Amino acid sequence: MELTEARQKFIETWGKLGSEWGINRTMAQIHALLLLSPEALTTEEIMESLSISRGNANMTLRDLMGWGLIEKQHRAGERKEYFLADKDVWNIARQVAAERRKRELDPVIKVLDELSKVKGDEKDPEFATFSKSVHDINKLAKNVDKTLETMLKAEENWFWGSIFKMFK
Amino acid sequence: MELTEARQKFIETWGKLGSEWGINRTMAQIHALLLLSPEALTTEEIMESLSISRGNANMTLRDLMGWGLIEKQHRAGERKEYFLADKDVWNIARQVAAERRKRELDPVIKVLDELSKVKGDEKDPEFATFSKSVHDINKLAKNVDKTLETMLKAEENWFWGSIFKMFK
DNA sequence: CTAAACTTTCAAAAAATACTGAAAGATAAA
DNA sequence: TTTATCTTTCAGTATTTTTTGAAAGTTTAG
Repeated sequence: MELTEARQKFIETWGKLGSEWGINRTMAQIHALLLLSPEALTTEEIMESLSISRGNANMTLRDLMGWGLIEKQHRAGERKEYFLADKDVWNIARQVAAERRKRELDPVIKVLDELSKVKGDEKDPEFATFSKSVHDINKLAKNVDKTLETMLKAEENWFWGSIFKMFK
Repeated sequence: MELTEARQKFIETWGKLGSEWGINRTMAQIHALLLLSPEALTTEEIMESLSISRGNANMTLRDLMGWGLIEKQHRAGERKEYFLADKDVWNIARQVAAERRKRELDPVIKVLDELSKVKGDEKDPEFATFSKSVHDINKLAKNVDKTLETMLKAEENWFWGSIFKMFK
């Protein structure tokens, strides 16, 4: 396979995976493109590369900065902005984990905590089943939360090392 | 909060979380409804509870069976089918992890392996960057894969016990 | 066999989501 | 101040995803 074709395949695959996980395709593709780019790119170059509109490119680049995955660069004597992706895959993983935790997991835990407080008659099967499901899911969510918290602070090698030792 | 209101909130929250993670809202909601139901429910009851059409209910129930999250029950002397959710949250987590691994992670790893084989000039920054990103992501993906594999075989208490010991 | 009870299918409609492009808004150099 | 360059916004459009509902299919009882 040619490098050009391979880069294309990478961008496409990343886009597909993203959309399966609730991340919009363009966002995943711009990120992929920047991951493959040694140099920072301009909005113009990104539009061109992926055949997308200026509006789409602009909004998505903004989003990617919001996820902490890319950064804006300025060059002396130039007005236009350049975008560069963090290439450290462990950083990327942590960044995504941190954001999804904050945006999605934390709110759910908040609701589950509320629902845990609902009182009722343990003899009522409807209540008993509700109670058990909420309680168990809450426990799972909190275990995931604690694990993420620790992962966010960890070094990559130490992290996987410990995991594989644990599961040896 | 009332039990009825709380059940509603649970179903709604589960639906929202699902859709943020690429799982269709109806699917997450039917699953939530069944998680709260002590008894197995008929298609009719599910349609009624969630105000959805027969077609939607039927297809989504089929999907949920495909994910291994619910099962069909038959009752002596009755024609209609009843649906029951597995209430064991650890089983659910493993089931979802197993399916997503099979459906999404495995195919991506296959592509990354292919892309890893692409040869080129290490002096070419385009190639070097491509090569590094593909290599690093592939490594991460394989670590996740191995970890999932082990998780799938593990008992809940042992699993979290080991995790928290490791991170103490 | 026929009818009743139930399930499945799928084309069409609706809803949700993503994208475009042109106009308005900034900023900086002339 | 004016002009040129670049960025942002957002109403309208397009695309994708989900849902509906009616018709066709299946199974069992009589």
